Amino acid sequence: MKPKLTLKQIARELDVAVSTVSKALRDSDEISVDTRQKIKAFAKLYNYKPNNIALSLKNRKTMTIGVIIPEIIHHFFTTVISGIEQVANKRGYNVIICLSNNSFDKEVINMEMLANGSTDGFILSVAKETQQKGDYQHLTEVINQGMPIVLFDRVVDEIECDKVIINDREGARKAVQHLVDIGCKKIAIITTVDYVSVGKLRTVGYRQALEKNSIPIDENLILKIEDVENSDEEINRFLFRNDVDGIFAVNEQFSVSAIRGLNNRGLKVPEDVSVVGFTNGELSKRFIPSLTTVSQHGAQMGAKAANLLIDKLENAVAGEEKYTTEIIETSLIERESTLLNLPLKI
Amino acid sequence: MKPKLTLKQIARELDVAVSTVSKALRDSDEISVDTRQKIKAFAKLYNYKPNNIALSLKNRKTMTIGVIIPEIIHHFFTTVISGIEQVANKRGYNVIICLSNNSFDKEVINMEMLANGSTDGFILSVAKETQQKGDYQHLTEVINQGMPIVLFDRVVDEIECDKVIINDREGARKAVQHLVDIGCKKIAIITTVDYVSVGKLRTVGYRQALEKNSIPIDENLILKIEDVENSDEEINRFLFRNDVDGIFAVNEQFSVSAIRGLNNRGLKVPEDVSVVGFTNGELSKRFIPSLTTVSQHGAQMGAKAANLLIDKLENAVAGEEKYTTEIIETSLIERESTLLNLPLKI
DNA sequence: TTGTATGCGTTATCAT
DNA sequence: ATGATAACGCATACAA
Repeated sequence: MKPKLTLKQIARELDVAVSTVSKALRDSDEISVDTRQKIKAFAKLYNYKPNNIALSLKNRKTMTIGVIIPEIIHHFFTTVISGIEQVANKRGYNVIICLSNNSFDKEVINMEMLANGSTDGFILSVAKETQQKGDYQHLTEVINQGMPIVLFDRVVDEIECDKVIINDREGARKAVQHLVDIGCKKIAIITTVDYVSVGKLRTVGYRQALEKNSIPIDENLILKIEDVENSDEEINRFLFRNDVDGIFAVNEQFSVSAIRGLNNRGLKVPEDVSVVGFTNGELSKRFIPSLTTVSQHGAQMGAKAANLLIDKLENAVAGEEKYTTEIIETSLIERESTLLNLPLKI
Repeated sequence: MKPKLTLKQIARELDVAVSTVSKALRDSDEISVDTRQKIKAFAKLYNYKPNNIALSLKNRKTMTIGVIIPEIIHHFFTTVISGIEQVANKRGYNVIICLSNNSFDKEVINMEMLANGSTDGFILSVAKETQQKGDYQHLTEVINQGMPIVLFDRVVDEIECDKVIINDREGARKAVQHLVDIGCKKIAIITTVDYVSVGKLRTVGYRQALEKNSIPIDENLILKIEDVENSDEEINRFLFRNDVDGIFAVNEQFSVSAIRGLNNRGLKVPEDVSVVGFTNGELSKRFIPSLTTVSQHGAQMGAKAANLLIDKLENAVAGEEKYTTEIIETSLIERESTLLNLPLKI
């Protein structure tokens, strides 16, 4: 067990000054070719690696970006992360991920921890609880300290910073339009409570699509799930008391619950009812029937967010005070759950 | 934009020495109650938070543990992470997560980055590619530097360190036994290639269960998936050329592909064929039919791993040289996919 | 009770 | 061409 080589040790070993070693390793031409070679050989041999902590302290830059997401279960977030990582790594940054588990407190704690020197900036999607609470002090504080933040997906309007959002409204509109196009007349939406920004927007898209097609909006067909834990039962009851021929669900879980609810009532998807979901994850791809769904292009979103953040980090001096909001368009992926009269297959 | 308060600034502002501030904030009784109060009030007012980087450098301890996992898509890993976080946070540690995406190179890079000062120790599940390659230098190197490592799930025998593993063999045995118990005679296994340690062990369990029940092993009924990308087709072909009444699949994806393959052949689950999977994730819970599956108790596994690691970190002086291998037992969760002659419901 | 000095590992500046 | 020194932010042993 050799306790990690430092410049000082190399210096002592080779009987030169620490600064000489430092320069030599960085290939400074202040140092003679001879000693440079000698030092580099030694360092290589004993596998010297500079201590990142010391570097961070010195440079007041960590070259890492912190990502805080509400939950990792949603496949969507994993795709965003890979988009972030791809860009970040290419541009020389590392990524560290923290989970808020949709808890306000955990979000605050994680941010404070990372903000105290561990990170140069943040990419984050705010926790459900935070949106509900409407308390964004931890965000403003970090911004005031000069750390750039990029919000994605679950953004908050009150905060001035770069943002990357899905065009949720339009995605929902497209989804519902598709249901209309294949002949659905009584289209329900299963959505979240309004304080979840994306749920609200998707509900707006639903209304717009119906209006555009002159289909009267029946408020009974709008189900807002409050308690996700018991969403199954709620959806089941909802489907027993309403007759529908099309369902738009704002996430994978709700889609699947809906299909099960319909089955319980003896209805089949897509023969009796068509279903469109949101988020193109494992569940949508593999379910039987596979789900027609709105794909959010998470990787693209992550890439965009990372680029925005790093741009800000590297132009900190030039000090652009302008913030942009990038909008990622969705695309509808048609699968079995809206396929009428066709044999089921992959 | 105020650029982050430091001890030095507080000292200047209050016209005292830096060390006085430092001591006051740590409530040292070397400092008079008066000044202590004054300094603490000031710090509180301007929201002083010590710089973690500086602390790490000083203490040569980061109080964070690095977690490296192959992929985040598997629900299993997310449960492990939450187990790790729970314990780590309780014991005062932070967690940072990196993904190897099953790539050897990325695993090495991530480890090197984190090992250079960012972390006190590692919890990791090795990448598929790493297991295939059999190159574990990056692990031994980190261990040699005195950083403790805890391996979980996909472990490697050649490395001496603490380990937490699922009892994969026994879990598989239980799964297959269940199939036998409900009357299956021709039981297939859909598994991974042998270099994936857990796949191999689950295959062993399959064989043991059959032997124990005096069911002859038909090698044709053992399907080892090499190329996960095209596993759907492979499984489909497999099911067309073999008649089975029970299937044990070593992960959620394979289970679901199998069910689809059976459907393609006009066979129903569970009426015609029973299916048991591994990993109690979203897919298993929500699929129709819901899947009987081997639950791996990921959170428990993560908690155990974190405790082992932190124990090592905090007893570093006492220097125990003993390594333990904890075995997490699985439990079988029975759901619709092995439920005969019963109406389907949640 | 308070302040000074030193060091954690690095690099940049300024000697020699 | 090489070396000494200061600084990043903090904690601590020691001096006053």
